[in-house]
Amino acid sequence: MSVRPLTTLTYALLGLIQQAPLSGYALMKTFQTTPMRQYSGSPGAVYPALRKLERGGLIRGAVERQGSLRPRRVYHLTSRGREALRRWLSPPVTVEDAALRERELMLRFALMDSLLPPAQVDRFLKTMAASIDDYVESIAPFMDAAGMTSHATLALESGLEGLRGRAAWARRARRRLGNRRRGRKAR
Amino acid sequence: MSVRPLTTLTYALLGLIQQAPLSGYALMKTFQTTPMRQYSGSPGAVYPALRKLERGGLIRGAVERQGSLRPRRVYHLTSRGREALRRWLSPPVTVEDAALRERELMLRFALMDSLLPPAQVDRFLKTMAASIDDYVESIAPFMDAAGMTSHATLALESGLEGLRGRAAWARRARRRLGNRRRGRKAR
DNA sequence: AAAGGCATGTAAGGTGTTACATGATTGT
DNA sequence: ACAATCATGTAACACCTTACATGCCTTT
Repeated sequence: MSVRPLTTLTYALLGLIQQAPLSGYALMKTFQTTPMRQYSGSPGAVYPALRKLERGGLIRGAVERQGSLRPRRVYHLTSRGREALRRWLSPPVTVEDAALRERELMLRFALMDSLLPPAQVDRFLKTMAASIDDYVESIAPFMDAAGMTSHATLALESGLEGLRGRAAWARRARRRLGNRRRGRKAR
Repeated sequence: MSVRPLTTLTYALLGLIQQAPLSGYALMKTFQTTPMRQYSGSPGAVYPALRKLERGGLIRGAVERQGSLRPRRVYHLTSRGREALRRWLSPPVTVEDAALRERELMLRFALMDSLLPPAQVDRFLKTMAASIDDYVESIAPFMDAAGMTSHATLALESGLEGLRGRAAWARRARRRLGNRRRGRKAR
């Protein structure tokens, strides 16, 4: 019953296909030519992932013949795919997410805007900021721990700054998006 | 001849063992209880990696019998291991490193202080700052690109802030460490 | 003529995750 | 009596990377 969650790459594919139907090659190119490349774009990863998604009924490919060029399969999201994506996007952010899956978090945020209602986006950002705060609190004590070299301390400082920066970003994003939202008291 | 580079986990193990001889279990615990956990610490990863390192002659394990508890293998670095670590730590930072391997970079910095001379540490930080700048320049134009949703723009903004923060950190670290260094003009 | 882009795909190889197995000791 | 900690390890499984294969078209 409980299907194990798909990989980040898989959700990235799902998210891009949701925004507009795309071929495997176009998806690869998107990864290779934009900041999305963090989520990888080698043919050996993309094509098998797409076939797996199609087998699972989350996307469907239509062969498009164009001139004499090799025909391409253009994929579009099925309703089951849309639901799977929504299920991945919906849960509040945990401390584990904040500590170990920053990229996945940013991918989720980037993909959720047309799929989740504003209230859930707001919850995402709120729990993200709170989880980062919690995580920072849990690792900040290491700054004064014994046995840390000066380099280790500096590295940890960089990590903490990154985390605090992201928490601040989440709060700022919340305010900005909040201003666009109706049905909620302005601050 | 050209051995493919080891994984990040492998170098994390090498670096910890270099600081003090440790058993596989102690290494796992270090990963599980400190901010190092990003580099993973499951038994299924750590023990096989240690055996591989020993087969390759980079570490050597000595069995320590203690009371009736299961004896443990305490590993120490060999000279070949120290050289492998140094070779990994030495190269200047590339734009690829800055774009895709931030964690590996911070690990390198955290581990290099007793293994590289100050001039090489300085070069690491200098090239790190420069590479991040280059990468930022290459992706900043996407902020104004067409077809970006407001969420994608915000996500990219967060990424850019993180990068700029790390570049600033590298420059700050350079100055701080520079003050400790002799034989160089003070600024 | 060669190189590179479009377009899909497979094969080999290594790495990681989760879960389990073992067995003694220490804490509740 | 049960759980947790010390301590090492294996098995199953999935995943990714790199490299290659194929074939047509366009550009240099």
